[in-house]
Amino acid sequence: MAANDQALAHVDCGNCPIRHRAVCARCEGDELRQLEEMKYYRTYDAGQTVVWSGDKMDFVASVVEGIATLSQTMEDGRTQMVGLLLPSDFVGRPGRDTAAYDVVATTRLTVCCFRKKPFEQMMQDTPHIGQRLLEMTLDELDAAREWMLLLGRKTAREKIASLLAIIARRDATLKLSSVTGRVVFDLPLTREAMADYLGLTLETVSRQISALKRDGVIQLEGKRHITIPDMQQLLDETGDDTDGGMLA
Amino acid sequence: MAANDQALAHVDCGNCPIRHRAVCARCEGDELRQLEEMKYYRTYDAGQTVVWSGDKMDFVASVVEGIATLSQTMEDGRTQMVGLLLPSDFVGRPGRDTAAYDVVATTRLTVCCFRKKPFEQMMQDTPHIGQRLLEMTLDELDAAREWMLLLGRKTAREKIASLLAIIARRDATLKLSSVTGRVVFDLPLTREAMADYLGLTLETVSRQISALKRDGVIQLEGKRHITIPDMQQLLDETGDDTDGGMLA
DNA sequence: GATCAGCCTTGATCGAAATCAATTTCGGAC
DNA sequence: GTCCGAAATTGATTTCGATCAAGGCTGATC
Repeated sequence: MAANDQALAHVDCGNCPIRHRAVCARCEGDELRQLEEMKYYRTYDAGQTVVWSGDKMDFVASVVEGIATLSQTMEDGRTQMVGLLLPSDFVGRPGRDTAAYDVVATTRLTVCCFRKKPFEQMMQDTPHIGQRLLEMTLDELDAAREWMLLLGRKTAREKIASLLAIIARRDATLKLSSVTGRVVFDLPLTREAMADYLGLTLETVSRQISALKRDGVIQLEGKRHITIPDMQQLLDETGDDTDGGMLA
Repeated sequence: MAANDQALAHVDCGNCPIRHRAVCARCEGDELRQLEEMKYYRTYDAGQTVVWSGDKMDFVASVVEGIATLSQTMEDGRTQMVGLLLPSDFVGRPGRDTAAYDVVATTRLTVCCFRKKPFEQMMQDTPHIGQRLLEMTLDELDAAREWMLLLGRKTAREKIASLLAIIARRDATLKLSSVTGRVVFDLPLTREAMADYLGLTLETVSRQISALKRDGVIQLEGKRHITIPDMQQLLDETGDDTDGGMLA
């Protein structure tokens, strides 16, 4: 847990940007006050490791701002990302005291930590935390299964298109814009991180992005700024059922 | 839900073989009686589909006996297994009314179904169901992430070795035997199902099994009966950290 | 005990992505 | 503006697993 853990000024839960989506979403009044008492903020710079797999972890947390990755590494260095943590996502597992994965900040990252013991106690005593966490975990499981289909059966081109579609969709949700027609966003991941997400090498990622650009499916400014002229055209490249078949 | 749903004679929860591991594990007395009232059994033959992705599903269920698979299929027929359901595993998602995946019985299968509405009501009113379901879902998420590493980064040989190790481990748990030294079991999956699990073709599965046999890592009698003379040797082939690094 | 069908194995060939190897581009620091 | 280094691109080649294509078991059915 070596970390650049400069505690932030106390932020009131009432003004919290993830108040309505995070694990605390259903808590009100007294429950919220209880949470305030066990919480503290931490900030990490882009590239910093939040925890290493196997480390003792005496807190659980919500991502408040920024992006982090969950990943697993084999002895010989092969790495697979197994989770992409966005604002409101939950880190850690109640009832387990060592981290099961490496957690790395991809951008500057702010997390709202809860001391583990009181958090677990509260899960026993009040229903709202556990209920919300169950919902979130079921959603993550669905996402993981979608991801398994991608890893096991999609081509490199379909994988890239799928990842771009996922990021575009998330970005649109944050900006409350629609996900049809023209969509513009910045990639929050390096080519290497994309490769670790998709089970590819970074060279293949680069080649496929170039190919999608050549074919007019996407436009690139610099290495990170992406314009999708026609979202439907991108979706057609993902290999997914394009009409409603997707999970909500 | 076209199914061969011959209701079984009522089975008392007290004698249920999965009583202590399923979603009902923490329920006692009154809660158990409530569950008894909303439950009914169903049986499926090997090969039968329990539900199709997209079907309306008015129940959730626990696997009592037998094995089922969860899988996703793309329009062009590529399929990826995303879950392997063993006795005590849970099927369906409270709060969702259509199935997200195809569920197929691999062996003869008995499930204990709960009508969805009363089950959801009970999750609201009592904590034990939700708490247990959260635990189980977190375990499934961990398994899914392990599986993602396998799909994204392991070689065909490592994939096969990993699957055999998983099945051997599960089998040993059921038989309460140890998972060291000599291990013997029957494969519950066809080569094709193994391929869908591992993101391979059935030919590759067959070839890698032959190779492991040739190399003395496994012995085969018929197509399904497997002997692992030395479990450690098999584990060395999985690519995983062999010492303690694994999840519990 | 012959026949058949489903499952599995094995061989030959192909092709997509990995690997190895230079460059090139971009973004930030000065 | 210029310089530097990390990140990205692109090219050449290799490799692993997919695909195409025969056959071979095995156990159920008549």
